[in-house]
Amino acid sequence: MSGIRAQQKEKTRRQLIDAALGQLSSEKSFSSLSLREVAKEAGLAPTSFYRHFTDMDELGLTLVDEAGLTLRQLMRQARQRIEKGGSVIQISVITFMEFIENNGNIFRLLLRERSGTSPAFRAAVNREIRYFTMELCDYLQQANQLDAEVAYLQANAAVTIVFSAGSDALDIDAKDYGQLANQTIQQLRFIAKGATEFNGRVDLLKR
Amino acid sequence: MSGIRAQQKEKTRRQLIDAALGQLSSEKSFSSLSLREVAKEAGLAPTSFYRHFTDMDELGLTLVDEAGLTLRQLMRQARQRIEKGGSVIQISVITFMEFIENNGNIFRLLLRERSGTSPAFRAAVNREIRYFTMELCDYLQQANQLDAEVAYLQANAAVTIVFSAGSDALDIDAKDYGQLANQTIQQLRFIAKGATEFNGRVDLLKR
DNA sequence: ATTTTCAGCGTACGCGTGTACACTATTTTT
DNA sequence: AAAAATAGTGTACACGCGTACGCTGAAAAT
Repeated sequence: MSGIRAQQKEKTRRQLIDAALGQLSSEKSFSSLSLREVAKEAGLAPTSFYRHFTDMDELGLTLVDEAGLTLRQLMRQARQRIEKGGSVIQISVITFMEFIENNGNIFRLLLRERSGTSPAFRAAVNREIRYFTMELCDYLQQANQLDAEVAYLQANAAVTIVFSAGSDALDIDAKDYGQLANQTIQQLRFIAKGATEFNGRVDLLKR
Repeated sequence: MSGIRAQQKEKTRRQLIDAALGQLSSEKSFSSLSLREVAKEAGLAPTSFYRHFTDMDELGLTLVDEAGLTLRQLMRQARQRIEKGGSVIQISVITFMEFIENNGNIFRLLLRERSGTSPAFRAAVNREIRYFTMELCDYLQQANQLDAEVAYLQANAAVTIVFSAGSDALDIDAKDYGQLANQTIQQLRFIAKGATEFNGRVDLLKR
């Protein structure tokens, strides 16, 4: 039961995942990636792919999971920074922009598959974003004493704004990051202000 | 110079455009559309396609232009409604949601190509969205006496939120439209509130 | 009336694709 | 020690793709 076989299999599986991730770029999306390309990049015969995934879709969903994981690590990182003092909004945006710089292709994967043609992919990406939103929602509710509903609306709007800024960041060059970040920070302040003002006046929200 | 020939050509060109638009759906994106499929749907031999477009890309950019046009018509429609009285935010959101209901596939095209693999497509979509944002910006600046910068930030954030809601709308069923619209309206109020509060205190915006 | 232009067609080619199938070599189970 | 399981290979197939090329018939220009 040494598992020398299972071990090797796991290793090859990783090679496939890494090969797929490695081929993603601004010009190449996951959906335009072929089974053969991935297998070749991983140093495998095309048919060997099937020993690990039934489908390119199955591989893709695995990638989305990885991306979600990376995103959650990012949040932990942001929280650590915040605990050491500093503006929540500012630190969050800066951390997110760093994420884009270092993981552009992973972020592109999420953006693209969110509006892609596979319902399973869309659901997977939306699930990851929902986790992301929910954690922010809890934080806001606790830190700012907000009503559950107001906190959710703020968290949801903030995540939308930040993701959109991330999307913009992918297409501009590094010298403009600062300006984009500042604009985003200010927009998040608008939202935070609005949320605070409307808090306790939830009666204004029609059902 | 009756142009009976040019006339027929224009007609065929439209058939190609309509064929492409007609094939778009939640499961089929423009980038997964082949020249042959489009030509076939338009009742043409594959090679005849080249008499009208050099490329599928060229057709695609034409579609994006059409989509932008539709979007601008939408705005005109919204303005008309507003002039007849009613909350700006509410009417805008409702108009946009109606647009999604009636033009889901066109909106999908914009969403998808905005994060797609072709720089030309991304630029074209972003240009359309910029027009959209700028018109809203002008309106806000005039109607609410806002600083140019605050107005821009508000317009930009608002468009982002509305587009994101539109994206969500594509994947839910009609019975939940109302709730989504209400959430979006409330989020836009947050932003409007924040913009008003920060107006005249632009010094807070670091450069 | 003659010539030129050109939208649309049909044939044909090479290419990359997903995957079925039979085979091998090694690990794991019996 | 023998048998079973299985990760990986190589060959082979049918398919849809973009597009090069030559042709045709009708419209437009001469």
